[in-house]
Amino acid sequence: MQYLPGLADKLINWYYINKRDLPWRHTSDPYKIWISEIIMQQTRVQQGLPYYERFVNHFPTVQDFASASTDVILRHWQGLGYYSRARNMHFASKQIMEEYSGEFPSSFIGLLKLKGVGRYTAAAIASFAFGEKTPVVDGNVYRVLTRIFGISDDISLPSTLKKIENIAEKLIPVDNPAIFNQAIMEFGALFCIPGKPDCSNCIFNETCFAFKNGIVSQLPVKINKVKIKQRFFNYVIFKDGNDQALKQRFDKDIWSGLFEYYLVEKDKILEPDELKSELASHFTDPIYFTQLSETYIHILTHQKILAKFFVCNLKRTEVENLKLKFYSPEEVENLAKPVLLLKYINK
DNA sequence: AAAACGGGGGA
DNA sequence: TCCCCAGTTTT
Repeated sequence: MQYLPGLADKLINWYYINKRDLPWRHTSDPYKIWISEIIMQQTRVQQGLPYYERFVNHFPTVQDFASASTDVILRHWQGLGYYSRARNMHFASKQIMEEYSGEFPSSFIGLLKLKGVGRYTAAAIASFAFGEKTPVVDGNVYRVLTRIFGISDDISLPSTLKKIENIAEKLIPVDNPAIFNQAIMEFGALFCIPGKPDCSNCIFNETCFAFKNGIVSQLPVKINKVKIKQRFFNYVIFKDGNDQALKQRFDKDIWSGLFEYYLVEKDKILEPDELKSELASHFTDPIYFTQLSETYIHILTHQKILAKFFVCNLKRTEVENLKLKFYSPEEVENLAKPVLLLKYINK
């Protein structure tokens, strides 16, 4: 493997000319950089931007963050997905308060000990906030380096991460690791994009292995074998006046920590009579549905959820036996809920 | 090593 | 539809 001389300089020059103006690029506060990096995991900048603003405004310091409740943090995270990120962040903020006296660990190795901080995020914070020479490898870096160097290993393999990290390690300049890391990611995000990049105008088109060999569109190689499974959620909304009954999810499943209505998950969307039969054993009073929704289709990365909402009037005490709690409309608004429920509620 | 984990936007 | 996004944790 031969390393292109001047690659880092070209990348950095390109970056200074083409970079986006993003708020977390104006700070060296490890706390704010941490917030931005966790939010941006598996998330587009456009989607994450308003969440970043919200979090740094509501929780200006790691102390503020650690003092908040997980439920409040989840409520701010609502709609962003991968909710374990928010739960892990809360855990990590308490690690920082209790084990590091409120100061962020200032090295790659130290940062790795924080919950929710893996190799990418530790390298990002270590370089951006502390100037450590630790190469970041994210989806952008995979794409840029597999193309330039013609690496056709499956990028879902851990061994490939090591390989890419080793290359990046040799490229990253000792005098400017942070800008190099920003630059290579920005280059992947804006220029060396998935699909059809504008290779004829690329600063590396003289040397890029993939371009010279006509395999740009085939790199990086990713074997994805995720099978989408269908699920059927029959939601029962127990109402008492304007109050609604909800319950918090804690399973090893999607939406852990979020609130939802009483869920009857079956292998299909039930007819009202079928759902009544399911519910009958829990109650002594007869069950009536006062309102039925359409069937909602909610797509996740590896699940397709069909959901229908059945509004039901029953005595409060009967419902509370099901470990549901009643909330006023204002309280419901302040609970973190899956987007699927928001779609129904806002209709 | 493989699976699980959300939601959105672009092509 | 399919792809994939400033990835990490759990199994």
